[in-house]
Amino acid sequence: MKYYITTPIFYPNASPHIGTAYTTVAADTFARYHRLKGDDVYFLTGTDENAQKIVRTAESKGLEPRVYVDGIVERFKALWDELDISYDDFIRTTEERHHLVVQKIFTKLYEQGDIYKSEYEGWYCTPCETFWTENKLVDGKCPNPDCGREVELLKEESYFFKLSKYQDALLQYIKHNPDFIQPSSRRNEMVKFIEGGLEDLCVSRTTFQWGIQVPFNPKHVVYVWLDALINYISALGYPDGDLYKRYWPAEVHLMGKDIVRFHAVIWPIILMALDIPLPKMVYGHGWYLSKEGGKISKSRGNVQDSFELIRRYGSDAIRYFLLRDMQAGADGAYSEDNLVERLNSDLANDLGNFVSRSLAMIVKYRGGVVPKIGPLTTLEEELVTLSQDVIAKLEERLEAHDPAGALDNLWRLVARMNKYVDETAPWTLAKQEDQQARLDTVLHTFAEAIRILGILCTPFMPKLTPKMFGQLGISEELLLWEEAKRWDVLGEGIQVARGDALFPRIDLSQFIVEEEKTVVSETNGDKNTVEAVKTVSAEEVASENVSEFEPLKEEISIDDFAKLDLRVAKVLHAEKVEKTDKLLKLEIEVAGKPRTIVSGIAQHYAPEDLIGKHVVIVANLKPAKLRGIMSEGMILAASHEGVLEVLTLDKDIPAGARVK
RNA sequence: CGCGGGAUGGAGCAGCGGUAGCUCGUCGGGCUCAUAACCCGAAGGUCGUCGGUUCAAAUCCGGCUCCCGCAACCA
Repeated sequence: MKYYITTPIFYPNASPHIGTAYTTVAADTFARYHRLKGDDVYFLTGTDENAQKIVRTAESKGLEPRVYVDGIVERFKALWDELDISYDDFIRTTEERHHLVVQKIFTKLYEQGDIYKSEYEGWYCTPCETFWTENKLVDGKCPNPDCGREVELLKEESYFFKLSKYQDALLQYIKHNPDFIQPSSRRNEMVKFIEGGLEDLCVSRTTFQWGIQVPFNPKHVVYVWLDALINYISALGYPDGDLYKRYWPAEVHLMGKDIVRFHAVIWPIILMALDIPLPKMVYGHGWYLSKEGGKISKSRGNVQDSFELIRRYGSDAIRYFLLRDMQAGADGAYSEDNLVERLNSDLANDLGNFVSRSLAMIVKYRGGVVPKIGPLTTLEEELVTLSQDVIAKLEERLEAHDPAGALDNLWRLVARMNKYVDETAPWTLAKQEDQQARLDTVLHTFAEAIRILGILCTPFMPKLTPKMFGQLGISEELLLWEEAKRWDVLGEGIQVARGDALFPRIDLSQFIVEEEKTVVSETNGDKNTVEAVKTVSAEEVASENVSEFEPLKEEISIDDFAKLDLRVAKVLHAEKVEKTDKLLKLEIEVAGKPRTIVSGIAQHYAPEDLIGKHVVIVANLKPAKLRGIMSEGMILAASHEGVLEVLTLDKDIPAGARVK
């Protein structure tokens, strides 16, 4: 069986965080599982680099886009290495092999009439990255109610892809292939979306050059989704490549729920238009969200940087947590307390301690040599039965892309083994002359269990298995999925080599102390692999720390500043704007005249708190419509890390006074 | 009425028509091989609320309340 699995190509405009790591770790787990089963696996990941935002971000850092992107890509690859991601290929959409395929497909779609050129005078709103038709503009400005900014008239021609033409075919396909979009809740969402009607997709731009040229019209650059999605086949060498013939269609495209729409609508339509098979499944998992209300403070040891988390807990532990704690399809709440609890309980206490106590007894009672097995009792037979059930369910959960369910199941066996230790009480057997054969059987069973657990853990925690096999003293040649289904693999005479604890218990309170030390000795630089990786991107790290505050803007002259008319204003009345979360409508008085200002501070101030206050406003800002209300000015406020405070005056300066 | 998801013992979750379950935490006990780990037992839930369908409802249907995500939204 062949098995082709992909992650999305990630947007390299920031460092990978815990959420992007989840997708990739999950995909890796499925890939490893299938390899262990002997399937012909191909696992693709990569980066999506042809975006206008990349250029902007690079420019803001004073870098060539290419140089900037190369740096970020290195950081992604470094993280994937740290997390033992066993991808077979890493595609970058800036690579020639990708460009050529996209161009070929673009041309083909154009020639067959699925892509057409449309000319119009487009009004482009740069912040919204959206074109508007003239009749949609409000007062000549961006009709986006929360934007309302000036738009530029671009006499631009664009190519469009006829999504609408394939709408019904896609709906039919989804109905006849219920597994195509998973989980089913996402499918329902997509069906409703498609039924709402698809608009043709703009697939080219002339407003920037970074990207893939439209081959028959070099003014145009292929725009976002048509470019990005094709990576799944360009990486295989579509249309003639051996890999393409061998692996397409993909068994599964794995991704976060936010981009399911594109994979479940645009991508299948592209494939339909090309008359090539659709992927068998598009699976959208949930997201890790920071725990609501839970303060993330460094003194509590909360660290979000992925590299830092790996340094602290180890990549296997992080993988385990990610995979175990997010329920299939749903969102998970991330907190470091959850993480530590999970690691201590499952990995240290249950699994690690089982291995530790088992090997300790083999050492203590049999000089470290696994004894030969004797007659079995119902206890051992129960283990066999249970393990068969566990493995069957484990396979089922993995096939269903549910790592949390899979691990939940696997831990039934771990728990059962700890119970078995208690039931058999080898320490008692050891004292009884006539129980030595029984003790041999029990100790041998421990060894088999360690071997089996080692195999079953491999897809989830690849570093763990070699350690377990090493401590048990067996070769990794035995590392095959099918071997986990037998309890009679080990012979006698295997010399165990008890080592360090597989997962030491973690005392979260220690990190507070440790962190203070780290801060002090920062400049000395510890020697460890993660640290080395960080050096590669030291610049990135540095700039990120700084960017907690926005970068300073370019210098202006006093004349520029003089254009601003800042005034003291008195708040006469305030009320929430209906049906919005963030907007307050304020009636204020400036120099004896009332005016209305709409301000996005409703989440920080109750209306009554503001009444009577003297605040500072930009008095000569061009009025703009917000949610249908004309706002005549802007209230000054400072904000940082979610806290916002309006500038108020504490002495009695009258409304209308100039601020400078 | 923009779209979608959710409300289950102290916490986090599973169950999705037929004695309410898991992990953590709490309390009591056991064991001493082990990473102060492990094993057993107990307390703790009228499964958000109101109504309906059914012999039977966390589980299906409808109303309501509250949360969350997307969208919207910081002049």
